[in-house]
Amino acid sequence: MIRLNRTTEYGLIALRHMSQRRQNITSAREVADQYGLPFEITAKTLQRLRDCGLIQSAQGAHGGYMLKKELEEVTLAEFLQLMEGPQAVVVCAPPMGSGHVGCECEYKGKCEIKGFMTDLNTRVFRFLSSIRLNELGRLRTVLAIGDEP
Amino acid sequence: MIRLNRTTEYGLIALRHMSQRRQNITSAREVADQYGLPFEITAKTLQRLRDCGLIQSAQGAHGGYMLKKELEEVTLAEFLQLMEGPQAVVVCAPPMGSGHVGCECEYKGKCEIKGFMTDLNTRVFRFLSSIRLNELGRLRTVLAIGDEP
DNA sequence: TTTATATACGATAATAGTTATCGTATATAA
DNA sequence: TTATATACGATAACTATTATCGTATATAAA
Repeated sequence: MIRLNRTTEYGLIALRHMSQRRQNITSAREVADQYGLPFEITAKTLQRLRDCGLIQSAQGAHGGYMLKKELEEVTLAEFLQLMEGPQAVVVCAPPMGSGHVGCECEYKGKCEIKGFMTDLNTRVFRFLSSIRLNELGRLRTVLAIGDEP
Repeated sequence: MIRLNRTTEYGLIALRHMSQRRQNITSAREVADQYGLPFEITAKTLQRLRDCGLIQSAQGAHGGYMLKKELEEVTLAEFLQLMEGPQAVVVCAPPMGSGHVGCECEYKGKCEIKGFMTDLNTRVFRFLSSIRLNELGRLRTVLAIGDEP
């Protein structure tokens, strides 16, 4: 159930990499080499990040990618939706954050489960919205209520 | 990323159905008919729930399934792991709740992202552990801290 | 102008995972 | 004996993800 896809995961790695070398431009080759990722997929991932407006690209010989948005402006929920499209925990609930409250329930009759499904969806969305990308690499210091000391 | 699989979703529906008619035995046919689910898959789902120890079965003409565990004893995290196997948010983190703290990181060199990945994994696991199956259908009344009134 | 390096991107192949179907066996109440 | 129900392996169908390939375009530097 709970699993980032490869592109999302590589995207996180790339974003963090870039956040640590502000000013400097990064290339797909550099990211791929540094973390041992397949070049082709890393390149696609960076293009995807660019399409999402998270980074900007420069073509040509000394081209590459640079961060465009502050990572603290982006929540994990937003990031996932950008990278993987609208997310819904269950078939019978509308995608997280879509604003739809109505249930597109395909189940017959009065499916009392839908209240649970919709709320679960909402809770997951809020949870993911509570995490910002700038927490990458320093999350231990900002663990939320409920974590042991 | 965040999506229950069909069996898990049907399993939740079936469990809730059964929790509402304690004492009474339920059949795969009954659940399938009531919610408009395909019979074959509903049957497999109930067998799966039985394998997980959540319900018990009785074969024969007046056979069927009955709840075995109190739903409030089961967290969503446990349920997901029973139904879908060990869960990990990312490739480079050990499955949630596995007790492993070490990172099975496949990425080259010092992948500083792994701290984030492992913590994200932990946070997701704790989030899912905070929800119990008995909240099915009455979740609105128990929404956690952070939700609007 | 040429060369090397880099992104851009569509097409598609390969793989994996999920979901659905089928056939047959077994148990039991009536 | 019959009707009803679970048990379950095998596998087909479908979907989504992941990987690969080929070609185009942009640009700095020689």
